[in-house]
Amino acid sequence: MARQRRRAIQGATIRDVAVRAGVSPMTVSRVINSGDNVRTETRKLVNSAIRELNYTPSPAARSLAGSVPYRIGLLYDNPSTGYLSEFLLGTLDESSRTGAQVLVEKCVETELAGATLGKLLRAGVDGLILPPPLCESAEVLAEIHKAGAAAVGVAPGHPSADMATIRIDNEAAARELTEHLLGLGHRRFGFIKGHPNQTVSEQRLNGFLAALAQAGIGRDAVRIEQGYFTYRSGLDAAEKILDDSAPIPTAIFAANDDMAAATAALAHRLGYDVPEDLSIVGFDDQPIAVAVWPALTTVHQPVAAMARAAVDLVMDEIRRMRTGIGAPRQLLHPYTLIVRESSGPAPQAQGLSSDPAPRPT
Amino acid sequence: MARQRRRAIQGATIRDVAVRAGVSPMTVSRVINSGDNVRTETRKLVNSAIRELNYTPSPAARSLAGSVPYRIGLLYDNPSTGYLSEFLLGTLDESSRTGAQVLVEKCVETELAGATLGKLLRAGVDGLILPPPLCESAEVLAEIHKAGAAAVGVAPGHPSADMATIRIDNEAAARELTEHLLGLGHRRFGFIKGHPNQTVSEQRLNGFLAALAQAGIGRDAVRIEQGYFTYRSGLDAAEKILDDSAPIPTAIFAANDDMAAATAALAHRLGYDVPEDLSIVGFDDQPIAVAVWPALTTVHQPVAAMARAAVDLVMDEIRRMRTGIGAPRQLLHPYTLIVRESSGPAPQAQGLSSDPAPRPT
DNA sequence: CGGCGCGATGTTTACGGTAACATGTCGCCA
DNA sequence: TGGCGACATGTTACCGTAAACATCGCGCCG
Repeated sequence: MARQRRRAIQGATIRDVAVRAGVSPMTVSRVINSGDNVRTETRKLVNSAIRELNYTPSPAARSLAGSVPYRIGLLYDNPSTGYLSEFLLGTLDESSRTGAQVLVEKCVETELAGATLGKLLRAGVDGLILPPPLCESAEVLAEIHKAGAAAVGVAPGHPSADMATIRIDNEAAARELTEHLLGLGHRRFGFIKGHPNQTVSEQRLNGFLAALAQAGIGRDAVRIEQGYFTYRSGLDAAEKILDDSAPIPTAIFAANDDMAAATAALAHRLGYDVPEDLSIVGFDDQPIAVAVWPALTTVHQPVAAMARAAVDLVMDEIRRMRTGIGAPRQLLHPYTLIVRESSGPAPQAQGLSSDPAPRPT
Repeated sequence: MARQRRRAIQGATIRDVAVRAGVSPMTVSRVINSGDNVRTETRKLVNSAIRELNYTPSPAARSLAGSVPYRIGLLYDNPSTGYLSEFLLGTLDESSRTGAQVLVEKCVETELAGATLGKLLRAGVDGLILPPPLCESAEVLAEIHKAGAAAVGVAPGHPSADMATIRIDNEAAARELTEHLLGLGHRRFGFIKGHPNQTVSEQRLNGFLAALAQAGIGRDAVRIEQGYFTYRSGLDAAEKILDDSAPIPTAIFAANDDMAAATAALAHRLGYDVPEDLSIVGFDDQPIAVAVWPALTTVHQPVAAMARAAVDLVMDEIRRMRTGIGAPRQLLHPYTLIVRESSGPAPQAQGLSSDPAPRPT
């Protein structure tokens, strides 16, 4: 009776699907999970039954039955809220799909990471997800290693022998973005570097420089300033680049969108038109990229997808740590070049000696 | 064998606790869930066993066994990323604790809410969480009602007869914040309103005006401008208030932190010192409140806690819809006045006729 | 003093899925 | 031609918890 009511309310179970397809529940399970050892014909049958009944596996049951009730920790420092919210969206999505239990902890200072980490480990987490910049903290990694926990680093600079990682190819992306600017005729550049505590900062710069080198453009046509990924630091760096007495660049590459947005704001204040007088490009494609005007040309980093992958990967890692076979997996996600309004053709055809853009007081 | 390994790795089960306490698993379950019909002595025994074994109920098993495998939808429009990320943190936390399955969907335009909603309902969600401003969309609410789904509105203006709500007392908070300014000697004010599509905008204004009225300050000492909760709109509104030829206010109350931050930025650009020449207060205590300088005096809204409560509440609602008894619960969360550096004593002791603050070109 | 009722606890079963093992069905080679 | 192995599928048991029902002990009342 009670059972009847339950069934009526919630969706189909694997058994319903099995009956519909005329097979056993186990076969359905196989179709869903791996597809190994199932005839194509049978698989089709099952798949259509799944569609007809609008069946979704229950994550709870799944995690209960699968011998591993995964408990995973998400340790974050203080990334931009734009990054964090997208990351959490992905995490929430995947964890509720898979039934993983996620414990989230913020550690305010990298120094305190050890303590927070201990707390998570004591709470019984089997694996950890480390978004940037924590994935590059040697201290944190050592602690995790000592505790024998599984770990997944998101967006570190390099693959790692000790943990699974999920990255994009920052260098290639920066190169491609720079080539986009070169294609628009730009020859004098500004570059705002990211925080030195993250390897990606360096990689983005390297990609940028590599593209310039390939185009035969020397370092003297480039003004490089230090930034720290924050809006504020972008403003400071942009000020140095634009207040220069030397001819100002026709394009500025900021190592993330926050700094690019700051650069655009400053440019406007100084009376430059973007992209008429000055092209500006960012990196990451965070919400701010379309919140400002003109919308930023940037590189899209699939943060939500990477978060989803991180959840799956950490579960893999936990399994791997238990069986002790195999090596940590290293995933490379695709990036996308997003061309919006903040980049345009270079002003006055590639003349290096012409006057700088007008500078109203 | 396999079982042995599992046990060794993961935490204690309810059975372990039962054995330790010398009772049956069911008694343990009772202690944890309600505590009804259990002798105090037995309860103590069980509780200490729980502590000793560091036992935590498995959310997966719990949601599987409890006849209700809750599937809940989180439908969001485009709140600020600061709000969203904090909200998601709370949601993730609670959903993984309780084992609820959360499906997140973004609906880009309020017009499209119907379609997105339909998608969630077809996916079998039993209840919905609606952060602002969706909780006030009549269209969305009608759709939900029609589908017979449970719903929880977060931060709507008023309690509702049709759905559970979680709010803070915006009017009282605004009043308290205004009284803080009055206490500092301010007598000429600016106010930047929030988006008219949200009732809270109105309530914050009302609280502000109520405090002024109580202090005997007339409307002529107040300059009110329309804003829309965005940084950009705050900038525009602040410009109108500060560019006035009339004596500028000594304090500006912005209906949220984004707009307050914009006001502070503009004030600096115009050469005012904050809070020396001008006090600025915001609302919500979002990340931006401490990212700017000076850090904003504001009202802290416990977003993460409200999100956690929303998850619990929607599960209650689902249960309630099924049993058909009781009325939707209306929760009121506490707010906190946070005094930081952006508010200070009014310049030149409450003289109304004195010269406006210096205005460099 | 016997039965009734209630509070405290135990037992059984189900939740939805998957691992491990069992079975069945071929094709291939000695 | 018989047996063996690989692949396809079914069966059984169990994951950790809570609902439903069963049981037990005890006090109270007629």
